[in-house]
Amino acid sequence: MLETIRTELAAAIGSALAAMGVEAPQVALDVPPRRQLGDLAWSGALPLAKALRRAPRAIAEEVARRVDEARAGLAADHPLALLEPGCAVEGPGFLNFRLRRGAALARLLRDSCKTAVPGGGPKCPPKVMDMREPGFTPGERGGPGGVAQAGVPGGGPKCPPKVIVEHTNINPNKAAHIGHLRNAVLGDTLVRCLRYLGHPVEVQDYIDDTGVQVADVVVGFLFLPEERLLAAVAAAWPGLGPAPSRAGVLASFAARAAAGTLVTGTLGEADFDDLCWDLYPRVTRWYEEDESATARRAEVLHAIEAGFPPELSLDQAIKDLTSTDPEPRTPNPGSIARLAAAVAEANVRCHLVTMGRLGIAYDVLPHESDILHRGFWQRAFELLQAAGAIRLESEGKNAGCWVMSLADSPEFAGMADADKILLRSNGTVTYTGKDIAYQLWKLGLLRDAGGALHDFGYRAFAHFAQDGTAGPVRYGEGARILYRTASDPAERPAGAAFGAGGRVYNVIDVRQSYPQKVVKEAIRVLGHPAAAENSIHFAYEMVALTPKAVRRLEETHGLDFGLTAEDMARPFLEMSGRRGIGVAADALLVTLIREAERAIAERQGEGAALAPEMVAARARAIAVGALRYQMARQGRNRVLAFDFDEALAFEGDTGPYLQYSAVRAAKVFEKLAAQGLAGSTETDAGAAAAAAVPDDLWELAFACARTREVVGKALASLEFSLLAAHARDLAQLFHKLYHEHSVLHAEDEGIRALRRGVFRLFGATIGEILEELLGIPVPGEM
RNA sequence: GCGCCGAUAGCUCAAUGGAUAGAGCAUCUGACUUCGGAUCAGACGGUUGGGGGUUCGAGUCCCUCUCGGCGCGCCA
Repeated sequence: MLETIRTELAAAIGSALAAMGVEAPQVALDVPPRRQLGDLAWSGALPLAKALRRAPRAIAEEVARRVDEARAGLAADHPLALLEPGCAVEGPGFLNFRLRRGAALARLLRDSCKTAVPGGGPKCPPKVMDMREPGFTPGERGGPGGVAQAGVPGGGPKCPPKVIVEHTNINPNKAAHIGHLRNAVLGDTLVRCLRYLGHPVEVQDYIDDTGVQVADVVVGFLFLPEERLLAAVAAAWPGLGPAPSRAGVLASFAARAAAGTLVTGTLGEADFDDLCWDLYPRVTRWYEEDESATARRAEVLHAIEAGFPPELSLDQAIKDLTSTDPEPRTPNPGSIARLAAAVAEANVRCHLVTMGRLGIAYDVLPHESDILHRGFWQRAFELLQAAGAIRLESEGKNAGCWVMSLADSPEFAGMADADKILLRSNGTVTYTGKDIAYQLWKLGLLRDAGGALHDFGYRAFAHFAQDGTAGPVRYGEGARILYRTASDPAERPAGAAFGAGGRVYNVIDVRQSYPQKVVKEAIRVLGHPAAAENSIHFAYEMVALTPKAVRRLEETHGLDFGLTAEDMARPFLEMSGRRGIGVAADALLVTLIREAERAIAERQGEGAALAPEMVAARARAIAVGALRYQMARQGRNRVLAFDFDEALAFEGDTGPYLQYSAVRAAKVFEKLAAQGLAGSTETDAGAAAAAAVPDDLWELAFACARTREVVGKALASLEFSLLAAHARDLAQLFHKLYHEHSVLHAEDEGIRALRRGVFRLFGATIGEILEELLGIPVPGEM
């Protein structure tokens, strides 16, 4: 509603300015800082003063007069009829407008009740896009094979092109930590905001299953001195028998995989990814101590890159790897690759469960191994060669490598060495090379010589279900399917169509800005400048640990990270999976849930004890709320120095504060209903239409109306701190009103209906912001 | 060395070039036998790192300096 009024008002001011001789006027409407000044403001008279050679106030006054005249002839149901007649020129030349509060509140109530379907549901037809959101550049879509979503036959309502969001992207070699949590929460919030504004969104989680990181863990299973392997495995896999051995560990791996218990998904118990979390730093330590160890690393890496025959079962592979008949021998590379695939898959499943607990789901898991085996790089290499974007170095330090020259691009000006190696002298592809191929596919630009899309095959990876929009995602049940890529393009289940987005967001740590720029540049030099612009690196700063948090980790886990006094004097310390320094995501969630349970118990008093599953459900919602809000509220380009006390806070500017406001609002309506005073949207809207709405109630109602505007701004700037602050503002205004004005004990029916109407609007709005946009579940009680 | 980011209240952080720079925490003082105190009211707290500049208007843009962080691999 507010957006329509802004658009219309801007148009009216624009034509007034045109009549006053301003060429192509650009009109932007603000919201004044204090509500007493008005609801919408135009500050454009100030910069026009010089050009028009008139005092800004005089300009504002003439605009006001002309806009008034234009509005006089409008129909009663025109959006501008929701503005008070006349407007005020204030300060140095601000033009302030006010809404007709009662009528506007009535409209807001009717609108919110129309759109607010609890649990979301498909938003179709798409909502109108926000005006300030950066527009899509059409790019080179519409060619043969086009973009799946592009065609609405017969020019019906135009459907915006598909947006691809890639996030999470955890190396599948150990448990997720809080840095990955920041990535996933930001990415998921982005997805939610895009969907809220009506964009079709595809969520991808890229799986780097062929890199050294996975190789390192496989080295741990196969070659790390046995007693070290057993020490790492002991906590997660007790009961390996009286004489545990490497063969026993691998046999257990095979048995668990066969039984489907390799990944248990039980929160609070060590899962497979936790085992790897422990194993990985032991391997890196071994590398430092023993030179022969790194040869094992190279051996495993090569085996992984070479892949394995599809008919090789994990069981067979492990039998081969543990065979001592007739004597221990060099393992078959295919068997190593098969084991590596199983290790990566188990870790991926653990990560999915972890993110699922936060209500984060995905559509497809592109695998790096499939990028290699499906020949994505080969095709991208041909395209780069044809475009003259790369060259083979014959001398110098890069001799024998295929490099992309960046010297001609202003983006890379001033660099000592502006060349980026894509293909190494040993013939293997760098990560950036693979990323270029992947990015081309995401943009629908990876095409075979005939023009057909060069695509993956796909197969179902998991089934899942989610309650509402913010509930936990549960795998192994439900009707929704998560796909993974496959290297055989003939594998193509119905409904599995991915890639070829009109815009692509890559949610990646700011430290990868340089390679991301290279990828973008590659898209550009391949002749797709518009697509390059639609390939967006969503950069965010890293999560680090305060020295205090590091100390606490050492104490609670009985570890010694060997940090120097100098390290501990720094403002924050980087996490390091290789050294085992970090806070695992699940461990944090467990701690949060425990703290939430304690807080619930504290507030319970002496009354009847709650059923444990009730407490668990509430505690989970509170833990997720606290965690997600903490990640969302901070600006993205500021280092998040993790501190336990801060993370475990449930009062003040926190997720639970917001949840509490929603719970409170719902409680009011429960109490009203019990006394037959609940009313309805329609009765409240009717009462509001004729009423004089006092300042405090209006402040909250108006803030609710700004939600769509805030989502647009958050999306345009990729700053979800704006959305978090908006939610907090609403909750704050509500809590204040709650204290000052009782609905149940209102002085008379008119006042009650008015307050109830504003509370109703708040309840619908905050519920939508929390669950649909921020992914924060609202518990029934707290 | 070059590049990117940050520096705002004691602490952690907000603030599309716009009107009186806001929250929370911490400290202190209060809150109805009332819809739940994970709340609310109040107090205290600021030369927005320093210096120049642009502008009707600068925390925000430009230049410069200081401090801190991160990038600049045939790692991923």
